Amino acid sequence: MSDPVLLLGDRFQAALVLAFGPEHAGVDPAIRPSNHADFQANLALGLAKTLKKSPRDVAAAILAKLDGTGVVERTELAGPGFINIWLRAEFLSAEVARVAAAGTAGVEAHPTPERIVIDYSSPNVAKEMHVGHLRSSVIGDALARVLEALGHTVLRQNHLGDWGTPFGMLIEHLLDEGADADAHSIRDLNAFYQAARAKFDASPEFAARARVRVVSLQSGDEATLGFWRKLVEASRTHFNALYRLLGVTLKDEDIAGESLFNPMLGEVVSELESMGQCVENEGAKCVFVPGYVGRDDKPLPLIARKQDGGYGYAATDLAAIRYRLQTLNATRILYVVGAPQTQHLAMIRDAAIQAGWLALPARAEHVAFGSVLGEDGKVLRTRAGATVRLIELLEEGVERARSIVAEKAPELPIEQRDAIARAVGIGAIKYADLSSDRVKDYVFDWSRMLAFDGNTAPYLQYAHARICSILRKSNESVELASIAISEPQERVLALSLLAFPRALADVAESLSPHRLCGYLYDLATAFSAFYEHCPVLKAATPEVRRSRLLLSATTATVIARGLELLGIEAPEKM
RNA sequence: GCGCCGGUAGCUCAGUUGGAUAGAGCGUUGGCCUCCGAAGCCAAAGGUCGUGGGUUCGAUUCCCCCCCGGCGCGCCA
Repeated sequence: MSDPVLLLGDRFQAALVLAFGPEHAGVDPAIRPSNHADFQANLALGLAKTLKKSPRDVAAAILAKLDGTGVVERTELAGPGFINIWLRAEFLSAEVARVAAAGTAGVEAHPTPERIVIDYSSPNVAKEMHVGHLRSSVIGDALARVLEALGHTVLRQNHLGDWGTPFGMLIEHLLDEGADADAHSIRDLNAFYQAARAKFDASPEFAARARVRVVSLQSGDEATLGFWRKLVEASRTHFNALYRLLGVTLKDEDIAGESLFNPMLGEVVSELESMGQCVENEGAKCVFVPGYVGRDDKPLPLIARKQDGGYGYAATDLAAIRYRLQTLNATRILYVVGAPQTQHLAMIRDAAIQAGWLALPARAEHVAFGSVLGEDGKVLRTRAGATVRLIELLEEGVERARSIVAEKAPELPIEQRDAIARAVGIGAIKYADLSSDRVKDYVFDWSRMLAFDGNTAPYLQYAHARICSILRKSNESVELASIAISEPQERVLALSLLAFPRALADVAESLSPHRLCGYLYDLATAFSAFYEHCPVLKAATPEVRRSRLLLSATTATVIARGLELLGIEAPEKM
């Protein structure tokens, strides 16, 4: 247990029970980092009323029973009833040394691991990925990495848009043109998609054929399926290249697109019908969930089966949630999907509860996120008004980073500069996306995300590279060194290092990667202050030098590990 | 009309789940390289936490009414 908050929590709970009886065993000791001390315990203020004593008396009684052996240097009763806590320097030293020796940055596996499905990225076949797919891919991947690091079993599900109406018009258009899908790069298919779309909107005759083609696709017509497979294959190559460049861990085996659920749709609908949960309404088969009304004040349905006999996304999503619960045995399902789909996903979740598929302790959560905006405050688009292609965005990021690296580190060989440019450029884009509260929109701004000041990837990468430089120069193995905390900057750094597991737990609970970003920024800032005030290589004694080297090495480990969990590289030079 | 999400320094954003004097970066002003990477550090100035109520020892945080902005609301996904 390297986290002082947990250890102090145990000690204070024990003291509380000794002071006021076992009925208080479950009370949150409310240990918080403090501006006035290392930590503060706020439990006395909340207990005062139920105990019918003044908060200060409660705090004093708890302090009288507190066993701080080996951990607490001193305590202080302050203000209306706050308990300020200072930790023993020896305790901090030993805990940091343990973190350093364990090589896991202090993170321990969760006592009750879960099977967590994460639905993320989900691009559309036969369309290029655009900036809209960035957030789902990057946020979902960070959550997958963090939850895995905490010991959970993560089942990545890339819910590809590889089925449905668009394929009718795409295949029909391909047949019209006599084109061979093999000959087209994905970029051509992108243009192809737009042409098909235009035709679909302009020609009722074409639209009718497209709808018929959808039906033959859904009914398994071999010729139709042949074209479909070519489209899927070409798209998958494109997606994989982007995932590799972007550093997203999705693999082919994580693909669980809409087509996977096609064979289940009829069965899902008839199961819902037999339970009386799906009823005929205006020619469609509908699931009604209480609490949802439309514009006209009438109950809002999920359309499980359309008037024309086809199935829409509601049917697919119902089949998917059932599959994830009953076949994948998920205990937790995370949908990393944009905020506009909040109502739809809530209806899917409630319908699954209503059908008895989803029951506690299993749960389904929408990890909603806002839009990427341009400088005009509107959804990011190119100057021509088109959606921004993700590949172009990433390449521009790498290019901008490349010129900065060429300026700052001209002495490095070109191959190494290229690798650094990728790490910095891609890292900056991902970090900008991850570091703000995901439910909010954010403005895409190159100069801010590539800055070396503030809460950015380059700042963290720089802090890491600078430590690596010190370690290279030290020419000394410090694995077994002991740590001595004497300067205030060393204490702040040690406390920050020990907070890493807490930061990860926080991300897992809030499903907000930006909490990890905030933590890493604090850590890097703490290291910078330490670096300025505490000479490492030129420390006064060999013992202090070794201690500070180990503190530095541990910081580098935690920063690199934290960035890795965000899906961002940490170069040793930059 | 109903619903969801936002509103914190000039700008861009945090705020550890109700705690003490609301914090960063940019920008502005002023300092720090004969010294481990200055892509860095230190400091100053800058706030009616959208408005008004409520809950209580205590509210940026929880509840309610408004104001402003974004998004969603039957066979697209």
